[in-house]
Amino acid sequence: MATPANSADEGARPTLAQVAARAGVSASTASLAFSGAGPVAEETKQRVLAAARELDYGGPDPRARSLRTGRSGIIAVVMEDRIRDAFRDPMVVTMLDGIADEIGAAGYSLLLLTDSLERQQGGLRDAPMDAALLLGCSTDLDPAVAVLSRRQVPLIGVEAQAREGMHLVDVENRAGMRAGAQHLHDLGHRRVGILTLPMDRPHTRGALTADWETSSVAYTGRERLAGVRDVFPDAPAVVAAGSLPEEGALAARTLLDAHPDLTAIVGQSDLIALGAIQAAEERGMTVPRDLSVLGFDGARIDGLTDRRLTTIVQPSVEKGRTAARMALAALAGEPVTSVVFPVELRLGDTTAAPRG
Amino acid sequence: MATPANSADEGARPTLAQVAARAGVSASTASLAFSGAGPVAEETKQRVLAAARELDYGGPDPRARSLRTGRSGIIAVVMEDRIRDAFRDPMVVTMLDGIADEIGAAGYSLLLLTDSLERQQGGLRDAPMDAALLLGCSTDLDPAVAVLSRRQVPLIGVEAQAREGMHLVDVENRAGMRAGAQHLHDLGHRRVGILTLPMDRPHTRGALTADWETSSVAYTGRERLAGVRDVFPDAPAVVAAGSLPEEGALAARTLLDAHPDLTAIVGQSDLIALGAIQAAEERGMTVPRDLSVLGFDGARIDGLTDRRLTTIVQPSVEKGRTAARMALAALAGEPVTSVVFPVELRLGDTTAAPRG
DNA sequence: CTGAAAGCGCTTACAG
DNA sequence: CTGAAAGCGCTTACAG
Repeated sequence: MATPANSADEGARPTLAQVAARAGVSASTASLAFSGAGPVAEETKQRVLAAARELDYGGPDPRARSLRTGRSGIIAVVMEDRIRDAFRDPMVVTMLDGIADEIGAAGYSLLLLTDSLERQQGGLRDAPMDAALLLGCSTDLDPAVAVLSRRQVPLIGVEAQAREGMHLVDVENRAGMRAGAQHLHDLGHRRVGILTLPMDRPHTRGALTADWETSSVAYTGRERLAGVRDVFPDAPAVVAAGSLPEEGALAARTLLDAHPDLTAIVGQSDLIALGAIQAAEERGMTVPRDLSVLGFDGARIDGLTDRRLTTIVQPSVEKGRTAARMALAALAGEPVTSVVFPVELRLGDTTAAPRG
Repeated sequence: MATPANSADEGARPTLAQVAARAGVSASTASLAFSGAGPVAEETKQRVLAAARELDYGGPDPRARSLRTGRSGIIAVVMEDRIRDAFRDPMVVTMLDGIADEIGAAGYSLLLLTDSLERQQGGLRDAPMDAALLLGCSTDLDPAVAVLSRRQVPLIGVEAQAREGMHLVDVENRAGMRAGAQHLHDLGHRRVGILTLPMDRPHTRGALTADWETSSVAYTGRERLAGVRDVFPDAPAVVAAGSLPEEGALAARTLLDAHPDLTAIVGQSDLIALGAIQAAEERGMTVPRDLSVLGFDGARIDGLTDRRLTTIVQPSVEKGRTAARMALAALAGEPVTSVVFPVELRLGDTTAAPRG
């Protein structure tokens, strides 16, 4: 006993037991004083808190608590992409904001994960979590879903293929795109091209072939594609490598090179559509006079452009909030119902009747 | 025993002990088979893995492991702002990307936290974490630092006031801004205004008074301010409510209304500077002919503008990587040294000699 | 209102 | 190479 009896060893975190001992109460009582989960005399409670202060005790260790209670207080958000790419998508960011809001209010914290399983340790396989939200547009969630279901983590998929045991938050991707395409058709367009979201995991760029289309497991991209195809069955499509303006521009160049006679382009996201506008203007076309451009998302893209994009508006914050609430409900043992959010065509200044 | 002996109870996660029993080995051996932390005969290992598959065992429970090992595998990133606002800042996003890369490679996951301590439970106080990175520009980290030090979590501050027990990653905010201001001075500017980052927690907008300046604890903003003041001691400043173009524009309007004779504006971030350009153009000024504008960050702001902003470039990804590596080093018990990154003036097309 | 006891599911010395 | 034992730091019935 070289150290004074009334001070914790240097560097060693004090424990609840030490606090209890110092306060002259049992561990159970000390625990109750912190959690408030049971009746403790106010005076006793103050004694415990004082002892904690004296020992510089930072509160019950979350690791021990979580083993005991079976809860970690963590909800994971699983994304496909590199964080950097994901965060450049306003839809992801607003959704995340809705999620953080909702789970934060419930006392949970947000763990950011990618669905990569390459590494042996860490990530999906090992991170503590009480529930997981699998986020949008992922091209192949199956391995991640397998790992997490085995861990018995409640799963909420946002815009994901339906899967056994996974609750879903979806938006009317197909119907929304159909409405947008119909709007173009009503304006008189007949030669319409499509710029799609990534269709495979490596995010390959290029013209979408029939084979590629059939083999793709990219949920959102396929749904939105189907919506356009409901109106323009043979519309040519080029795949963008991401929901980014520069990718949209790249894909639009490919599309316009191959199909210079297009009078309208449908982008599967607003950022992609924005890139298409850039590409069109580069080659001297005026939007919407020479080319109509339609987006999807209704993103708030301040500073990006002064155009009002004609687009399909989806409630991204609400999507995030709902996904989070579904996770919380699942954790509370309440029944969880999958949800499909409606979308809405919003007319801007980027679509018009074709020339001539 | 109503359930078959060879199946786990419905809904109950199997444990390592059950797997071990089924494989006919001890729990210790089964643990080793999963962790690889000790020698296990290949055949034994396969038997354990087979048993795990049969019981649909998802691997050792992270909660128990983390109590036992004292590690949670989680590194927290603490931000001041709402997630939504933080993510709109390219500096935050790129830094986060560097952080995620580095800690992911080391098998750690990233927990996103705000430094709010309003709620009684959850967040900083209760979330499991092995280390925490406190992220930039925060106006008042003290309460968060207090809570986390008591928990004995190793702390890395990025652009934060030096504090007992916290390692620091900083950039040459003051020297960088001084160089930028000197550049303006060399061009002949004498009437220069400043648009600052938030100076208090509520993110109050408005002209920066001497009192306000003195009482502010916003580290980054104060440093950058000092840099400009080194060259232009009396430059008037207006505080923006965030590092966003619209906030920059708002602040610039206030600044230009009060000081219509300014020939140059220094924004404390690129996004703020961008807003200043917008505001200037709104009132018919041409940049840089009628007004020079200088930024800070060297952010990649694709799509936002086709201007090449004159700015102070800082290595944001590297900042994130370094902060992450420092956390990992601290966890490994290695010595940690604080770092200050140099910055560099990059000339663009938004600064020029004043007219006349 | 308080305390004694059990146990959450692992991993890690240690002995063999 | 394998097993028996201890214990990480809590919380929660339960008894008083």
